[in-house]
Amino acid sequence: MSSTQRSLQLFLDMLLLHSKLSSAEQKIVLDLPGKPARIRNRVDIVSPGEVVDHACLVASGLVARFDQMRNGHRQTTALHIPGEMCDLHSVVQPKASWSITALTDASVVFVPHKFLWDAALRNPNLAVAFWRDGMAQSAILGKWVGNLGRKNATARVAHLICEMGLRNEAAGLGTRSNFDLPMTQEQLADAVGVTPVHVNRTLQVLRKDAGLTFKRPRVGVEDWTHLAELAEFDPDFLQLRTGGLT
Amino acid sequence: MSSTQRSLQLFLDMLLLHSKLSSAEQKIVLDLPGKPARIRNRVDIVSPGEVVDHACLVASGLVARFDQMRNGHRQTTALHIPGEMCDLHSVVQPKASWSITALTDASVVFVPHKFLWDAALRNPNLAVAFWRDGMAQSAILGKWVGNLGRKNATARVAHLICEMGLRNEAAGLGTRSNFDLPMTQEQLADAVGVTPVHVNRTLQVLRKDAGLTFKRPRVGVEDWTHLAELAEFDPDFLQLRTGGLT
DNA sequence: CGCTTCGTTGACGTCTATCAATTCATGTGG
DNA sequence: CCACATGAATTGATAGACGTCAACGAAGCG
Repeated sequence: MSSTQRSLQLFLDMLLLHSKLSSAEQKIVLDLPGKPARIRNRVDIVSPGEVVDHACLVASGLVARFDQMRNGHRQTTALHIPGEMCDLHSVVQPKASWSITALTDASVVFVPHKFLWDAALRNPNLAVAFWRDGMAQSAILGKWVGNLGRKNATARVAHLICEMGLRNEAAGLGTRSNFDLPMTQEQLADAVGVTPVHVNRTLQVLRKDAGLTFKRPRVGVEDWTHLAELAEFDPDFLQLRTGGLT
Repeated sequence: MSSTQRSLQLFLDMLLLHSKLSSAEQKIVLDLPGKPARIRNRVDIVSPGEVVDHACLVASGLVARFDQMRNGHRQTTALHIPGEMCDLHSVVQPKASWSITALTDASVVFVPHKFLWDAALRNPNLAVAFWRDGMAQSAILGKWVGNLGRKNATARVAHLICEMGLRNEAAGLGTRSNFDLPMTQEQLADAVGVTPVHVNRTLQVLRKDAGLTFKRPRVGVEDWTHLAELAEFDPDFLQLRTGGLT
C-alpha cells in the first residue's frame, strides 16, 4: 500500500465519520490520484492570492491555515492533522485569501481539483460529503470565534487542547488525554490569539490545575474532565457521534 | 410575485455571485417551496442542540448566529442580511450547536430540507453551488477569527462595517458607504467581542477619524478608504468579483 | 407623563502585551 | 567529551487596552 493510498484511506475514514458512502463512492475516493510531496517546517504550501488547481491532503505532520496582519502578526484559522484535506474548499474556491503552512516537517499528497471535481459532479452524494466536510471545519471555526471573542487565555488554550485531543482520538491517532501536538508555544500563541509569553504563563496554570503535561510533541492530560470544564468545552460542535444523513 | 418568490430570487442572485447555474438549475431554486414566517426581535429561530428539518432564508431584517457562554456572554459568529440562507448547512448538518436569533423584527422563509436535498442530489452542480455558498460564509468566519485574535477594538468594528457595507452593496441593498445595519451597540459588541461600553468609545473614534455616522439603522461612511485602512480590510475574502468555476 | 430601551460618560481594576534577560535543551564540530 | 551555537521555554517588570461598575441623558411609546 503506497503512502498516497494510506493517506486516502485516512481521508475516507474521516469522511465516513460524518457521511455515509456506498462502496462504489468509497472506491472513487480511494482511487483518487495524488502526488506525494514533503514540506519542510515553516514552509508555505499556499500563499494568499494564489490560485491553486489541487487540494492538499495531510499525510503526516501538522499543517495550519493563517491570516496575516500587516504588522506581521499571524492568526491561525485552522489546524490540520493527518487524514484531513487542508483545502478541500479550494475545489470550489480556488483563489486563496490566506496562507497554508507546515508547522512541522510534513508529508502531503496533492490531489488535482480535476478529479475531485469529477467525483463530485458524477456522484452528488460525494459532492454532499465534501460539502459536509467543509461545514464540519466551518463549525470548528465558529467555535474558535466564540473562544477568541469571549474567553480568557487559559480557557482558549484549554479549549484548543480538548479539541485537538478529540480530533486525534476520532482519527485514531491517540486518545483525548494523550496525543501528539507538535506545536511550539509561539505557534500555540498564534492559534489562540495571545503572545507566546502569555501562552507560557497559561500553560503553567493548566499544568497545575488540570495536570497537563506538554513536552513537545506529546500532550498528556491527567484530569481531562477538569480541563474541559476550564475550557467550557462542549464536544457537540465536532459532530463526532452523529451518524450523518444520506 | 409572492414574498417567498422575491426572497428566493434574492437567494438565487446571491448564489450567482459565486456560481454559474444553468437556467434549469436556476428554475429549481426559484421553485423551491417555502413557508413564510415573521420573527420578532430577539426571538430565537434555532436553539443549540435542536435538530431542524428546514433551512431559513432571510427575507427582511437582520439575523445572527450566536455562540453562548455559561456566564451568559454571547459571541456572534455570523450575520445574515436579506437574501441569505442563514443555515443552508443544516441540510447536511441538521443538529445545530449554536443559536440563530433575529436582531430585528424579521421575515423569513422556511425551506424544507427535503427539497434542498432533492435539488442537490439530482443536480450535482447545485450541490456544488450550495457547497460553495457554505465555503463563502466560512471564509468570512475565518476573517473574523483573524480580527478577534489579532486586532484591537477599533479595527474590529471598522472591519465589520466595511464587510457589511460590501455585502449589502453586492446584494443590491445599498452602497458600501451608505447602508442599513440595524444593530444596537450591544449587538455590535457581541459581534466584535468587546463590551458595549467599549464599542461606544470605539464608535466615537471612528466618527472622528473616518467620518462614520451610525444613526440606527443607517450607517454612513464619509471616508471609506480610510475606514478600510484602519480595519486593514482586504475585500478578497468576500470573493465578490471572481466568476465562479463550473 | 412615567416607563423602557439605548446611548454616553467617568473612575477604577484586571488581563494581556511588551521588552529584555536568563535558563534549558538539543545538536554540531573540534 | 567538551565548547559553542541555536531555538525554545521561562521569568520579571512595566505599560496599555479593555472590562466592570455605576450613574446619567436621550428618545420612543402607551
